[in-house]
Amino acid sequence: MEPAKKVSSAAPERRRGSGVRVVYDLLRDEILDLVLPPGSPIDEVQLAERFSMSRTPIREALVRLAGEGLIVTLPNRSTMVSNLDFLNMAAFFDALVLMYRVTAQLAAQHRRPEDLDAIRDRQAAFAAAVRAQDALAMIATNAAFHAAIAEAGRNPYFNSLFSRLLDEGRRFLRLYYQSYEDRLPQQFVDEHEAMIAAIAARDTAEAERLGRAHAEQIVRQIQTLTIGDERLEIAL
Amino acid sequence: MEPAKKVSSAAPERRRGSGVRVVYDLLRDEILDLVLPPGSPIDEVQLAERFSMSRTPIREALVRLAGEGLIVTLPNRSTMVSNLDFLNMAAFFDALVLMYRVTAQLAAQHRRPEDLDAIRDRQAAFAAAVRAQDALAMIATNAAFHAAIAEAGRNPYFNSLFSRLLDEGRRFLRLYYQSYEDRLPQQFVDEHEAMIAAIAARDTAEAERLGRAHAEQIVRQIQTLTIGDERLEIAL
DNA sequence: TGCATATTATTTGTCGACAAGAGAAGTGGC
DNA sequence: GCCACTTCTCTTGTCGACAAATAATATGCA
Repeated sequence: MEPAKKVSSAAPERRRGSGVRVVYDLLRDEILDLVLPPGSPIDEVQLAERFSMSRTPIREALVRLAGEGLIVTLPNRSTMVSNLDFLNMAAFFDALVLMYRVTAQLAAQHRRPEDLDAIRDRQAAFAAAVRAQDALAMIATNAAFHAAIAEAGRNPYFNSLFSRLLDEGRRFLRLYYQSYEDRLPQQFVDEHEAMIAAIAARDTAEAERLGRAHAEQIVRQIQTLTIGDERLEIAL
Repeated sequence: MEPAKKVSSAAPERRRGSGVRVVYDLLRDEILDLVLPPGSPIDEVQLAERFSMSRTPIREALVRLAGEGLIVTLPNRSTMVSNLDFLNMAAFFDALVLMYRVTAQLAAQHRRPEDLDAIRDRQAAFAAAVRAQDALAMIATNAAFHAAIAEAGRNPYFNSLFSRLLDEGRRFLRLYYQSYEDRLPQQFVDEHEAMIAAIAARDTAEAERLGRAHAEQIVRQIQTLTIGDERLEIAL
């Protein structure tokens, strides 16, 4: 209950620069969780009335999302959620594996005690999601876990690329999450523990090796899923 | 001379969606060439009257520049050109060297004939700048040369990170460009030629090795320059 | 019926104006 | 003279409205 703050006309009820962030965060989550699947049209006026604000802050959020490649804008015509292209999958995997390796190694090199706490927190959240068999939570917490490792590496350049790759990965995994009820999640938990141990021990070589193995594990999983999907379609 | 197009009130004289790109490109160049040095204030209204347009397209360009980290905005207060931090220099070098290596290797792997043409064009421009002893042109054409190699590698994720790093590098080099009258530029030309040969021969290992050597060369150069600068200050 | 052209509809891009925040400057009390 | 408070100023954030561009639709003609 606010202490009688300015009972003026129509309660602003939101601080000045906050609108953009709200729209950005929510839209980003909806895109990454495929609530807004690739190709979904983004209508500015619709969003404006949904968030009860003008088109200006909406547009700013959209510009930022476009800068990260999450949406694409056809000039003068329309805006929509970008498709994840299966053509350049190899490039995506190359970048993902390399960033797993590099960030794990740098984390082992530069970690501080508080980094380990943050990493272990994320790992606990991931383990909880696995126990609960909550696939969406698994995907999100797994990405958060690896982002925390990257943070411990303290290289903002790698971090921003890695974040982008993990985002894209969230969309891929969300697309095929049905198979997440198999034995792999528990294996991921164990591999995560091994990575934490190597980072805690400052064993850079081992951390890099584990990062690579974990990444290639994930790549194989996604490839299996996509191939499985294609086989299903061919079987028709 | 336009063929009598719409002699209405105040000739628009610029196409609809073009304003943002003009502002973005020009501002970006001015930042990278240190015409706008780090810390320079960015005033929206001033830019608006400079480009004869409203603040809206200006703001959109600024949002995109902020997304790339070239400017920073203090909420509700001011916007200015971001400082290049000498604290995280090690992280910058790590990322730069790795991207040199990766893009050179990928270029050797995926290059097509037209890529080689583009790379050789950029190399010719760089060599011309060296002959002319035009330091600013050297810096820009060198970055363009390596961007072309990255393009040939066909990995958009690496390319975007590498572009960002090369931009940042342009600012660093521009800061210390006085020493560019020594023997290094010609050595760079030769090293570039060797890289082109390896990429043309599809020798991935050699391309990666040369990319690494070239990158470490540049890192050493920048480190020498910065140390030299610091030593000068200490000598006082 | 089929095609070229004109019209409409819808969405984006741009504009000018206003209001909110945050610092700077000014003011009063001790 | 110094500190707390108020006022002012300046920049940014937000708004509603209008204009341009494009796709969809309608119209006319063969």
